[in-house]
Amino acid sequence: MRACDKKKGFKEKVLGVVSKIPKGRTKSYKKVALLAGNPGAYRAVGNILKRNRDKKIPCHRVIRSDGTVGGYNRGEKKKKEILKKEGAF
DNA sequence: CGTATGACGTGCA
DNA sequence: GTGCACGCCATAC
Repeated sequence: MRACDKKKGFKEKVLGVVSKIPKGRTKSYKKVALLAGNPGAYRAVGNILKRNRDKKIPCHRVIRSDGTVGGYNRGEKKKKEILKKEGAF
């Protein structure tokens, strides 16, 4: 069944997963990649988010497994502030 | 098509 | 505890 294909494209999958992140909750790139179906593509996750940085995608809720905010198009500081504001921190 | 990049993750000094 | 280097995958140009 190609129609039922889950191969929506890793990119779309990642964006979908990230957009599903509840408010006040953060997820690690690895977790996102895992939910996206490619636990070893966490590297591409960051790339996709950066190349897509969709306004409907709370990419600021995606942080590293170390607990560091990682990076953000608007500035890591801003990202951290948003997380703090949402209570994720 | 092939190359270069990247917002990671882990290990080691 | 901190910093550096390598490895991994997918995307974009």
